[in-house]
Amino acid sequence: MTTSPPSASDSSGPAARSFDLLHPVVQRWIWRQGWNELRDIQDDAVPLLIAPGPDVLVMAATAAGKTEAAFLPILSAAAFARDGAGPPGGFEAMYIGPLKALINDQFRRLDGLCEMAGVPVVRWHGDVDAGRKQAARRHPEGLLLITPESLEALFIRGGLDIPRLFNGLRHVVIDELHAFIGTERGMHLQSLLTRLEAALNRRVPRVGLSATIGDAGLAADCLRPGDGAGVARLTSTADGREIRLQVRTYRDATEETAPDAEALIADHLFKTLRGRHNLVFAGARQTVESYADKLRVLSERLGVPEEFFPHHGSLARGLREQVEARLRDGSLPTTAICTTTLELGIDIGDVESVAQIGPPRSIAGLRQRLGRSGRRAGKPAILRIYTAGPDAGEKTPLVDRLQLPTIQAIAAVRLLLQGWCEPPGPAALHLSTLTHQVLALIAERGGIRPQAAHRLLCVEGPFRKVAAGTFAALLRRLGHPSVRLIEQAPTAELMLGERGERLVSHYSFYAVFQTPEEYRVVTGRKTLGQLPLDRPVAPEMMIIFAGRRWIVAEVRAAERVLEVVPAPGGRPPAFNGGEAGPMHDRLAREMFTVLSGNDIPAFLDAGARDALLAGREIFTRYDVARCSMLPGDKGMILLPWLGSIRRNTLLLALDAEGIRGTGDGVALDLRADPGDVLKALCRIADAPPPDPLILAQRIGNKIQNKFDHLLDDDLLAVDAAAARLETTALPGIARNLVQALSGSPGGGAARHPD
DNA sequence: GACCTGCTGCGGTCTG
Repeated sequence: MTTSPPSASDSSGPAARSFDLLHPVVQRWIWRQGWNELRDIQDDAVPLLIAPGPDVLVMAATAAGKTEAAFLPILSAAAFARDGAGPPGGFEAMYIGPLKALINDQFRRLDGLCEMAGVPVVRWHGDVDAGRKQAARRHPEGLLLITPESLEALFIRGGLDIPRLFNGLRHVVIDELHAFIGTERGMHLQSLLTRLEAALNRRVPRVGLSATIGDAGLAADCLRPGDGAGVARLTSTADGREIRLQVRTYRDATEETAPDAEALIADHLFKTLRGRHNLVFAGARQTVESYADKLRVLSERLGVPEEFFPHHGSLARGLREQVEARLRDGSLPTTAICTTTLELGIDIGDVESVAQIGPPRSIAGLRQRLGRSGRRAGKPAILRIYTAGPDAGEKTPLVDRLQLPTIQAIAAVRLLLQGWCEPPGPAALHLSTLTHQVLALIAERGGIRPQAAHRLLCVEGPFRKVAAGTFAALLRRLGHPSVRLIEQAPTAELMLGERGERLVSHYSFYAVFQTPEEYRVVTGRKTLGQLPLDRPVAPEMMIIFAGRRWIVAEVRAAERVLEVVPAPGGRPPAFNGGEAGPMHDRLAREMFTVLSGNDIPAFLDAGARDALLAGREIFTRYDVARCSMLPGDKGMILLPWLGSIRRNTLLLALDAEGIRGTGDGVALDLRADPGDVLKALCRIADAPPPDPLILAQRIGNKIQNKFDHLLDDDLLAVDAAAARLETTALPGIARNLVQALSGSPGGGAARHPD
């Protein structure tokens, strides 16, 4: 902010002053757009970004002008530099985006402005041809738009060239920052930024562009690990949209001939969404295909043009782009049925409403999805959540009669309305990504001493939860004769071994995530997309893919090709999709609150209201609030109302006590006599919290991330214990359950058993 | 415990 007070004659508000700070060519560009004034976040961002200053977090809904908030001042500064002594050597600003498609969108958006400002703009990702990249490397200048993986490639292929390329860098802009929070890729990005600043030997101001999330502190910490408090936060106040929400529950019919819940939901989607632009989030690819098929059949039956199309990561790029283009173009009514592919900010224009199939597990994801609709001024954001409710008859298992899918949807909406959002797993070490960064750092520098690597990655960089001893064990492992990726020179410097060189020099190394092997699905000469190799397929089988039915004609295993021909009709295979992934404790607790309350939310349809009342009836009749259990088929259902991490920790602790069972959502299905469960819980309650490293031995599938296979059992156990277990609360949780199960006096009031 | 994201340098073939 300016230090001199405005003069007495200056009657203009702050908006005019921000505008005045911009370079005249940028001002001219703004006039040409026909803008009367800057948006609030743009206005706030200009004085902070017109010269290198603090880190800045810009939080606003999609289409609120975040990109311009960052680039109007940043490109003004670049234009001013050209008025003076000329641009400094190297790129002046770097934009990092998570998707190639997003980089292409932003390139189109910024191209005109950059051209007017006389600032070159360079796209750099895997689809950009090598010639352009080489030219940019020879004469680095202006604005660089790049992916994290391509930036890693720059470091590994020419680490010593980094200071020359980024000598004049004034800002780093990170788009869709919220998508990086708490993920392997987010750790990678943070590590790259640390390495960049280390190579330049100075701090470079960071600008984070993020969707509105409940806790801005999370995004700030992600932008500048260790100093989130020092990040200037700009939040758009112009986001007062009307929100219309509904939870709708459909019941599977009891008679064989009647339609099932999925058919009823498809009917409602067809009737409600037809003729407009909508997104339907269906959770799993197979569910997407199943609904796309049902809606296509409904269109054909009525003899109307198709307007419902599938969109997911296994579909060929061309098919996906056709759907995106239809949505963006806007002239033909279009509904995309998708997984998470259309959650991020690829430009798809205005969407009238959003539907969610099945109860959401992630509130952050739900908020992101809701933000896709109602972006035009004066239009509400519309979200419908569809759940299937089992029959409430006496033959249905008790736990199903609690109507947990509907309860979960209601709880999720309540948390959404409260503005809550999941924080990242606080304890995870991310050893796979740390392994990647150790190898990448050695490649970048040619060699580095262990202490320097530790300081850069685990003290200054993002791997701060990794103890010095664990880091040393990781290095020993990478140098072990059976692994031999790194070796140590007599000067103590770490170097890449021959195998390490080979691993790092292959292009598949740059990303910190891996993709499973897949079949290519082909019909005639057209590629429809990919299917995972582990999916059982055989000739004559029927599959649904790209919204249509096919018969597998040939499986060419050696070529990884699946040849299919159109199927005339018949009954498609049944899918059981639904949203998976971790559930936070808070959502599980909110489900308890919903069941033990009396109020009927206004956002329920008749089916959801019936399901809520039916669930509460069982909840009350069996006194679940007090005793935390229901009788099960083969033993008992334990309801501790915990999120995935604590629930799984309890399950493993019970397993260690000889009680076998499985977890299903918030419920533990235990194959044991209630008396034995009580005894086991007593032992857990009376003992100190178990050693997470010992409990982690019971986790079967510890290899999950790209470089986990390089680690030994001990390191895998340390990693799994940190990320997937939480043992400190275990005795207390067990104690409450013991009290509940043994029917303690005075425990009749409904309260969460925490 | 589902889904999504990313990629270099070089040699071969085709087109104008």
